[in-house]
Amino acid sequence: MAATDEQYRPKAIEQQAQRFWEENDTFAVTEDPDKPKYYCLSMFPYPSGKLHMGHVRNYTIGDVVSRYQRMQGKNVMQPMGWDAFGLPAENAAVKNRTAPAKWTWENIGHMKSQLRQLGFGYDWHRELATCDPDYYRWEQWFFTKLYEKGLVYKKMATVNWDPIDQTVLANEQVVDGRGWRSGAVVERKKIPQWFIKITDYAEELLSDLDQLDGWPEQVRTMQRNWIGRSTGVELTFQLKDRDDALQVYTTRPDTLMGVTYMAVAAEHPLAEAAAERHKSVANFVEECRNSRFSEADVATMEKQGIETGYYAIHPLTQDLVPVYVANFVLMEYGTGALMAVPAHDERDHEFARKYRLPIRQVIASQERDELDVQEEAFTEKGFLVNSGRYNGLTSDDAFEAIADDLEKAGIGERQVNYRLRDWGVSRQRYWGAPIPMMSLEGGAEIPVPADRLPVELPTDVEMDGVQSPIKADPAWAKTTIDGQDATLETDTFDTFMESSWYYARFCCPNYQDGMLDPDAANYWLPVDQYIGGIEHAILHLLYARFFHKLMRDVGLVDSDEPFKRLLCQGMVLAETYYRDHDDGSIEWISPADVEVERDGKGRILSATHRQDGKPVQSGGVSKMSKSKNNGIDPQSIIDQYGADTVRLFIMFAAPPEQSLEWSDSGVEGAHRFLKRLWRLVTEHAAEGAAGAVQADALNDAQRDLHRKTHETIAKVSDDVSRRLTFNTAIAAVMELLNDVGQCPADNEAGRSVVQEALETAVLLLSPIVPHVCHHLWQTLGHDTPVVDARWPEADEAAMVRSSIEMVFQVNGKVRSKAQVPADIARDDLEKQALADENVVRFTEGKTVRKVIVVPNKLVNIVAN
RNA sequence: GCCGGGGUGGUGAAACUGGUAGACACGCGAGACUCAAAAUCUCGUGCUCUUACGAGCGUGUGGGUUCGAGUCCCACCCCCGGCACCA
Repeated sequence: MAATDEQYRPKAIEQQAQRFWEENDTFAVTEDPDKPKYYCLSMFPYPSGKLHMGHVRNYTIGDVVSRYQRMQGKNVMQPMGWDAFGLPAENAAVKNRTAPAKWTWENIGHMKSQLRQLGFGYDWHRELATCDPDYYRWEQWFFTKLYEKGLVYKKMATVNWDPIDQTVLANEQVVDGRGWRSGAVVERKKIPQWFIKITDYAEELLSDLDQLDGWPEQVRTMQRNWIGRSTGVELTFQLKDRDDALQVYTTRPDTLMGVTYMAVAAEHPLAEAAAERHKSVANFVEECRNSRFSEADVATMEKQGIETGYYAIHPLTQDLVPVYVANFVLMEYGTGALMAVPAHDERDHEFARKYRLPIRQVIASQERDELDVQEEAFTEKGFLVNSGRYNGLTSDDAFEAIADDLEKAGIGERQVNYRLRDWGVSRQRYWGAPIPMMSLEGGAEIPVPADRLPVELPTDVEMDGVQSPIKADPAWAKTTIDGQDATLETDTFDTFMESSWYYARFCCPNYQDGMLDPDAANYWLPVDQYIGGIEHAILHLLYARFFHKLMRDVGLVDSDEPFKRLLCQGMVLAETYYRDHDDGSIEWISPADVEVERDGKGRILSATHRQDGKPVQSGGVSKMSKSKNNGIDPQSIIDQYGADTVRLFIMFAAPPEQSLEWSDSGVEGAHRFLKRLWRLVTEHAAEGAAGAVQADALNDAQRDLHRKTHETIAKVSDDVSRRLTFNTAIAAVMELLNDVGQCPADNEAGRSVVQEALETAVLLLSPIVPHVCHHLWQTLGHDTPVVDARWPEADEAAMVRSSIEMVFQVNGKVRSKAQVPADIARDDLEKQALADENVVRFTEGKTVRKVIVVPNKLVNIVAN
């Protein structure tokens, strides 16, 4: 038996399968109106150098979905490309004395070969890189279109400024308030920047979330909260002894009578006016200028403020309330000023306590009588007290009454507000798409005309680590238009710009006559299944939805939303190990270098370094990262076990949305399963072909396997298509193969059900482990490749059971189990349950109060 | 701080619509094969008590709803993601 000697050799069969797909151009697709289309997209990677496990997980999920849909007879497009602009290229360029473009293209080459080794079924004819002028020229064109439509404007906005390096820093380059390279205390600086009016689409971005029923509810909730629609009132507080007034927005006009002070941002004109009069205010404003300003920083820092010396006049009572400058009020939000109601707002309360400002209760609770707002803010709605003629009204009625009165008096009006702010797209960096604007000598700014696009980024540059090469070289920006001298914009786009429309460009990546070929785009779009990390749940997905609507309104696409179904996969984690050194530093040790010793129950006893045999500390499980040195290189696993083992392990270890913990022994288990599959198939095939299953010729054991096969098809089909729980799909096939091992194949009928089970297993596993299944499908006697096979269908007749197991409970506790006929009458079932020996033990001497029957599952007898 | 998610055996997990908690795997233990080891195969494996039949306990903590709660409700603890210039 020569065939059974053949071992499972992943390297050879994986290369064979990959060569087959490549030679046959298996995954190339074009628009085909006769077939249902399926567009499956995984978030494209930043080409950082090599693939990490997060990529492998993301792309395996996408590949499994794609191959499954192909087996459903769909015209499947699965493209891949490169999110090639970004900060790491600049950092690497400085470190390695190379140009960002060269570094990026080399990384792309290497990562592409790794993707091929993993056997992903991409249509490589559609590959694109966002740093390619053929790509970003259309983004530049689109920006000028938006400019013409009035959706682009320029305004002053705050950046992190490094006063030593004289450069703008990204948030991640600011460490503990200092520049990461210079160590200088970072300042806030205002510079002119370009913005796109995403707020014009806030309402649609919010309401269309309701149609996205293929998205996880949590992502839709996060986007709703991010957009943050609120209804409230904008009102005016006159200032005492000044001509100007304070504009504030509040969502709780019902608390208006509880205002005891006002607060303005440090950049507010009133704060600046106060700074001119009082040295102490000037000092405070200066302090605020250097404090951090991310939302998280502002929310967690200590609330501080100082009196301006000005007073606002309460619009209803005419009382005077002091105006403070406060570090938690931001000029970027709303009007840069707020009315403070410490009794009914936690932040206002904290501030009032600190500066001993009065706290006046104006809302009482319907449910709780004892409320001490001096101790704690009461932020819920209720009914009004201490509010003159509004007393007794509910919060909702008072909202309307007070809003009406303010509107009548002409000092306020109802307003819908959004938390969402316009999208600042200017970056003061080199490695990005140049913003296609130019300024004329008089200062006027105009878009670069379409026939002069792209504004190309020079790639043959040297990086000094401080200034962008196109800013350092004044000649680059120098140009003329209509005989006038002009200067090109030297800022580049936020890289979220490129990733906001790549999914559409994949439909027509080589189209030269425009940003999109509407025929191709409308055939493929929207994306049927989009897969990527949960960390993109808000920003990337919101910007891409926004871009889609912009492209729709320019006439490039017909649909309203880009992604029909969304799957957010969890992170990949691994054990961490470290050693403390005498100088207080921590050395992180790669799990690959650690030997773990376990006790009889598998608990970790000790961990030692493979090289020196000395102990290391366990640091728990955390996200694979450079900083903790716990990344597992996919390449080394592919080299050792093959791509199919990596794919299988990663799909089996956890459901896709959950975090996944790397485990060497789990990988070995996955490999063992593939060897077992290999052995079962090759041993069976060595005996020659088996006939088709004759359902009426089967004995009990054979009928059980036949039924199991079809139950497995039903289970796996549901898991892969609806639930996207590949781990349970794999477990179901494992169960089937365990049963194959138990079923004797010593006659024709036995061999036929085994053949059916093995063919089914290979078909069901082929999207997950395509290489080994490509080979085994041939072994089972098929001439056409498994990639072109149809997904099997469950036969209802094969799944019928004559008897089922019922659970008998007494007072909710399982006391017995019994096989009963599948069509048993309820009366007979109750009788059998009540007569059961062990049930009687627990019901003896008690009165049966109730019998609950859950069909096909259990009988619960309530007795006392 | 705010928004979102999670917590189940020694480990990764399963339990999909309120109905048998722990499928499937890893690890561990026993056995078979072997001169031996590896590989492979078979059996066992939540904890405690019990010769056994079986019983008690058990899904982060505390409470509640229900005939029945991992699943629903309330409060709390811990971990993770996002917070607008990392992508």
